[in-house]
Amino acid sequence: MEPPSPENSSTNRSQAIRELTRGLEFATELQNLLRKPAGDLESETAGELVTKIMQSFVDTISILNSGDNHRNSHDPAITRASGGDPEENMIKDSEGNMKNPAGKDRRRGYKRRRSSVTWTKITPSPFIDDHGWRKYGQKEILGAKHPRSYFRCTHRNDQGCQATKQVQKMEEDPPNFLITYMGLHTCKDLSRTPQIILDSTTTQPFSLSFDSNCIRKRDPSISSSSFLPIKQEENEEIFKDFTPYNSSSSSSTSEHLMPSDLAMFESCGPVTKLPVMASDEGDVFSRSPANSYSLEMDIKVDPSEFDEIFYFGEGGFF
DNA sequence: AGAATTTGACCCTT
DNA sequence: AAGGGTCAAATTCT
Repeated sequence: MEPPSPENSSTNRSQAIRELTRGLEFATELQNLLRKPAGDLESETAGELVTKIMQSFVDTISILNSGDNHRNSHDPAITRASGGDPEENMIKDSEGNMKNPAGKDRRRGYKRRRSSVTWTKITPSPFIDDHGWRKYGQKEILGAKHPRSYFRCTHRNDQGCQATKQVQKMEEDPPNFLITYMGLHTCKDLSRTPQIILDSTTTQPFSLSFDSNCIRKRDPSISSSSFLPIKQEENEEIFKDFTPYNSSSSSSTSEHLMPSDLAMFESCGPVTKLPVMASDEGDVFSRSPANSYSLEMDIKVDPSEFDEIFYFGEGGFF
């Protein structure tokens, strides 16, 4: 056996991700085929199996990518700001002065993740989805009229969930928001009331979404509920132009609240394309546009009730 | 008091 | 170097 060189390891990993992604696509196609005989219990069982397969793929991809992040953490070039002599963590400004604000050791372990999976959607109601989010930043974006808000999963600390999302207000009237989800939820929100969607057969016997979150959500051991309390931090802040602390005096958000069944689609909408996988190599999933073809699904959603648009891929909107 | 948000600085990517 | 994403202290809310 050859000792795996870093390059080989990286290549193998890329290939693994590529193959897994293909497998996910195939499983998805199969799932679509299995859906055709509606009401067939056997096919539903098979469908559940396919869902599990897909979940397995998604998890593996996620693991591979997170593993890469972990590996990066050992890269001296990346971790130069962590550990070691505190003096080394200081940065010299243009005048050669040490910068280390208030003597505080910030940016320990700073790393910008290249999320493994990203997808975007446009929605007038950017609140409610199947996870709790905590805002961790806001930034003015060049050319954008409104600041962009950054959210991460509330289970980042306790479960290490790396999912994040960005919310960018695009239009004022009518209000439209571009939401970019990045990374897969690895958390299991136990605080959520487990609910079984008894009437799911009337619409979707099983998940058709390529959204990994949705796939996970179909796991009955976790929860398929979208009825969790809407985090105030998010829903109100969106409609307050990202100023949640002033929200208590207003009731304007309530008129935008969606019914919980639509909330399902808020987090698990009519996905029409595979999420574009990205890696830190950047080219892993860009091999061929034909491979990211749309695997259309016959989502039974009344268009009049659903006015959100999903885009998959990175930075493909602007 | 604990949790969530704000905000400016830091640092990565292009 | 600019723009954008993340960190973390300070601030605010519950």
